[in-house]
Amino acid sequence: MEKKDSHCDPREVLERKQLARTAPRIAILEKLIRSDRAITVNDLVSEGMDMDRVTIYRTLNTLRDKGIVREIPTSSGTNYYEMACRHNPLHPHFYCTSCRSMTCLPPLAGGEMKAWLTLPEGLLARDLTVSISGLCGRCDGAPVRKEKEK
Amino acid sequence: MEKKDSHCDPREVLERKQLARTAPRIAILEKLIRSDRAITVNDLVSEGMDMDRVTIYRTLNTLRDKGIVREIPTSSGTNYYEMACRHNPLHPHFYCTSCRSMTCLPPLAGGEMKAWLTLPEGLLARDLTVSISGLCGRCDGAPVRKEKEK
DNA sequence: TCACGGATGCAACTCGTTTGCAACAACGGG
DNA sequence: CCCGTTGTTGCAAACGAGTTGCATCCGTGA
Repeated sequence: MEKKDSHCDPREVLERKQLARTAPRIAILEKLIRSDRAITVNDLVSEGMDMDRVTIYRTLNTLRDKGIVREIPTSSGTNYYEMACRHNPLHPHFYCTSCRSMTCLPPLAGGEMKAWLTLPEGLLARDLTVSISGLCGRCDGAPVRKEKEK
Repeated sequence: MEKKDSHCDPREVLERKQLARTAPRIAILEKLIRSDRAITVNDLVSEGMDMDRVTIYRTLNTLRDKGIVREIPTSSGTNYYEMACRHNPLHPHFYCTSCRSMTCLPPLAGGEMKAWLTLPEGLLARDLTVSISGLCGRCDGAPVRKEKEK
């Protein structure tokens, strides 16, 4: 399982996306690739990542912008991150609003919504949210950074 | 369209859920019922809601806990809210990461995922997130409020 | 090996949301 | 209809995730 697959090698991932192979990026990617679940910035910090929090935030944003990682928002305001490669296909996530834990659910079989609502034993669903993010017509191409919304 | 439907009357909604019919709650519900899109706390404030922000936050949390409104998280940390009644069936949302606007997409036809990815003209999807929130096995029943996650 | 441009670290900050507490008001019993 | 209980509101302060400015550092390509 520790195969030298190009999609599992931080350096190759970075090179393919034309990103500098720096120590922080490699370390974060290694952690993300090894993890079997989506993780937060705090997870990275508390597991001995010896770097500034800001670096983690910036790195994750870069990886997200390049399509290397998926960003999963939660109602608590904490974002979770996971690898976005073919080894980790799109799947629903279950977020416990009480203990604030994030669980990956099995990938979609055929994309039927019903299957998504068939939850593993013990999980009690309160809400299903499908959110698609990207750029709307007005913003296509030119990102507007800090514009106050009316 | 301004029908005296029980699902569209703030007072009846509150009574059915055994919540006190206070002015702030009625005002917020009225706004949510009238709105054709999901809105934020800032939307409520900037549209002349004459009450403390804290009251809005607490009210929305209460309505969410009672299943009256749906809470839609975004990666920017801002939550959006919309009515969760049969007049407003479950539907995907499109969030522009640039201008931070939220758009409601047509309800699911048959629940097929493919249909969700057929976006209206102009929208450029970067990521699809399916998140189911609720209570996990450990938390079933007893909400743990402020426990630090490891 | 060198210079350049992008990446990092630090400090300070923004912003959405929560919490503690005192004042207040909705609601059911008398 | 009034009154006490209980839940709700307002205010101030705090919290926590994430961002920004700037000086320094270091990968990268020549």
